[in-house]
Amino acid sequence: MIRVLLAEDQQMLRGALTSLLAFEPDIEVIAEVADGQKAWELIQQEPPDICLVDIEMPHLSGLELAEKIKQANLPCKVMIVTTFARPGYLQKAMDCEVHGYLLKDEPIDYLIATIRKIMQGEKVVSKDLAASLFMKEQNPLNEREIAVLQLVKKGLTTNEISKQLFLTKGTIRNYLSTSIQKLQVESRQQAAQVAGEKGWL
Amino acid sequence: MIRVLLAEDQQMLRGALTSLLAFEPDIEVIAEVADGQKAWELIQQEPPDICLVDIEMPHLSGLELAEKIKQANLPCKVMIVTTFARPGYLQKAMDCEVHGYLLKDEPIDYLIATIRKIMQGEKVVSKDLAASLFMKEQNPLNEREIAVLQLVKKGLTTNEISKQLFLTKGTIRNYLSTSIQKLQVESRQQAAQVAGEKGWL
DNA sequence: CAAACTTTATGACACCTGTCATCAAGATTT
DNA sequence: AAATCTTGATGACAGGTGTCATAAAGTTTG
Repeated sequence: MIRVLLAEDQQMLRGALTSLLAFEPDIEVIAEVADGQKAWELIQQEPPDICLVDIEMPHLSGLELAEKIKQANLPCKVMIVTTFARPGYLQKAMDCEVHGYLLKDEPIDYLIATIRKIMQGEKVVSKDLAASLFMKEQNPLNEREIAVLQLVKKGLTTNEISKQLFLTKGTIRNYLSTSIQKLQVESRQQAAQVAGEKGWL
Repeated sequence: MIRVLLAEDQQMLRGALTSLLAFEPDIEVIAEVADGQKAWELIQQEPPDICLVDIEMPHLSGLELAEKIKQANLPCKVMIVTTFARPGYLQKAMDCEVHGYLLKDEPIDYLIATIRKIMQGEKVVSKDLAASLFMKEQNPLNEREIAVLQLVKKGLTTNEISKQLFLTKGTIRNYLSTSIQKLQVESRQQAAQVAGEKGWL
């Protein structure tokens, strides 16, 4: 019997999955929760065989949860189930050594099949995404540019950034200028956004 | 027998709902589609009793679809099923005279119960949202400000906007200035965003 | 060692942005 | 008719933004 914990914040999908998984003779949903924090508490008490986790959840994201599970070295597989095909997410998931990464755009049968495959030791990634693991563009930004863009993403102004990094206003603007050109966008906001989506921050 | 058409772009949820609705003896899913355009074509050919439609879908949004159905005066109820509690969406849905507006954060049983209620002529809105229909703030923007913000949302610059509206650069900036103050935000982008979310554009 | 590169800083330039005070023409109210 | 309101325009100001050329200091490479 495969014991599953389901962490997904959207009640309708969560309920539906639970109902449908219940029909599988070899699968048992031992818990379903709506946020990462709750999931983490349950997993520590009594680890399931596999956790299906959404990424965007309140309190603790699916990726953070995966990270914790990895660090605590719990005997529990992790499978990400998300809407988002962002390379950044996929990258982070790989860093956390998750066992599967599935898009919500796959049919349920595939989800179920994937659960079984993972329990047999395989690693599974949604087809469309598999390619992007190889084709991953490498980060054109240098350390300083990354640091600056991280602060831009938080909404800081040129001045605030310059204070935080102990650099001059002008220097910050130079880094932003080069970042903008490297990423082929038109403003610092856009730069921060695309760099974020690609997992470069 | 209640004949249902399901328009939802996320395959996993769509499949799950179809499977679960199939268990209800008085409900039949006659078609399931992944985008609004496809839904519209099918509905014209042979209208179902009720359409469950997501809002954010490719090609034709759920709200646009509702609009078309209303204008064509088809004998077909419309029920919005969405993640988003944005007052703007709800407002537009009401303008399209949809018969139900449900959040994906409701359980499936409620969804099913709602389908039956709607078929009996009731109108249903998710509990959390019902209040916001009464408490709706009124739009503080005037016509011109709205026109300008709509163009900002599309990403146009001050200059482009001024040409489109046959006004001066300066005038545009004045309208933006007042909009920004009325909405208590700090930039044209933010102004366009919050106005959009509230359904004022 | 000298040449070449990297990192950081500076100042100048053109342009955009939000605010404000003011103005003028037209419409509405008193 | 006079006072007031509305709509749009204008110019000025402070500040932000992106670009560029240039420079000093330190590091790496040939």
